Amino acid sequence: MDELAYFMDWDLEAIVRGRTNETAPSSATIMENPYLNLSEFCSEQDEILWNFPEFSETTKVLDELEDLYKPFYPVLHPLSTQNMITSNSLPITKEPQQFKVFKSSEEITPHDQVPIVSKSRKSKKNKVVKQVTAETSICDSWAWRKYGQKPIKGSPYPRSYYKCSTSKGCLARKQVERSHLDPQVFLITYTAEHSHPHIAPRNSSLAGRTRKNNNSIVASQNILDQKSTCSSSSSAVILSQNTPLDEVEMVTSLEQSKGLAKEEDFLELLDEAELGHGWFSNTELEELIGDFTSNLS
DNA sequence: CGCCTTTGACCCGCGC
DNA sequence: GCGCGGGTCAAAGGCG
Repeated sequence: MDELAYFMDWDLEAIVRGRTNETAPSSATIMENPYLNLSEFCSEQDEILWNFPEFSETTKVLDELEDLYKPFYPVLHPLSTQNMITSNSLPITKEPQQFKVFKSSEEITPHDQVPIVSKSRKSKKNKVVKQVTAETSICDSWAWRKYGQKPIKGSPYPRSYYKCSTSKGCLARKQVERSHLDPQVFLITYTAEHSHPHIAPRNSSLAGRTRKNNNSIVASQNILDQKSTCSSSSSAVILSQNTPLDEVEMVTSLEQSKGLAKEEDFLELLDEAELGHGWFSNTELEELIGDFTSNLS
């Protein structure tokens, strides 16, 4: 069975690429055939809307994941759509609403917990682990190039390895694997940091890029341009699949803590994220969310 | 032509 | 020392 699933050519790459279209697969579709090649869904279109599921839908999934990853989680909030931990993590004292962000500045090693960092040679790099649902996707506004894929023991799904392709010397890495407990959940591990500034896609030329990177960039650009895409009329958060994960977390938090945020307000935050940083640190993210929510109240 | 994915081989750390 | 598992390399082929 495990072998069967692995040989079904399941394609994480499509998810990482983050291509979307208006006929993106629903949760039900994915569940009906969790091993299908997702690249078939993510065709070459620039449409960037995905309808996020109700957050409550992930509760069961995360409960199961909690069992699996309990040794690694100082705290796991079952209602969060994404949970993020970092190596040597420590829970922050002020929790930003519905998701957990852990700082990496201090080490915590409870007697009954295993630190996420192993003793392997690669473990010295900082790691950031996130779990996301298929709908929220695992893409970000960086350009990644897949350089490997390995079957993982105990999991029917392979793990894919990605490098930052923006800069040749950039050591940033990204690993993506699918949870064997629930195919809708993806575990993403970021390793090392980008050695170059994030290039905002807004005005960047697409020349020289392949179709795959083009889509990533175009979609990211659309995040900033399609202000109307941030629906405020439903409980589901609508974002680009290419929205950086930190932005997704930000919106998730805002949605859950303040109801539906004014779209122009958090679009400003998206602009900041895209142009000012490209990648929020946990602290920055926390501060932004705090500032924004306090402004709303 | 340049960049991508795929995939087998290789390297390295760890446990026995 | 050996085998296993995870991570990386690099050649081959595909695509626009």
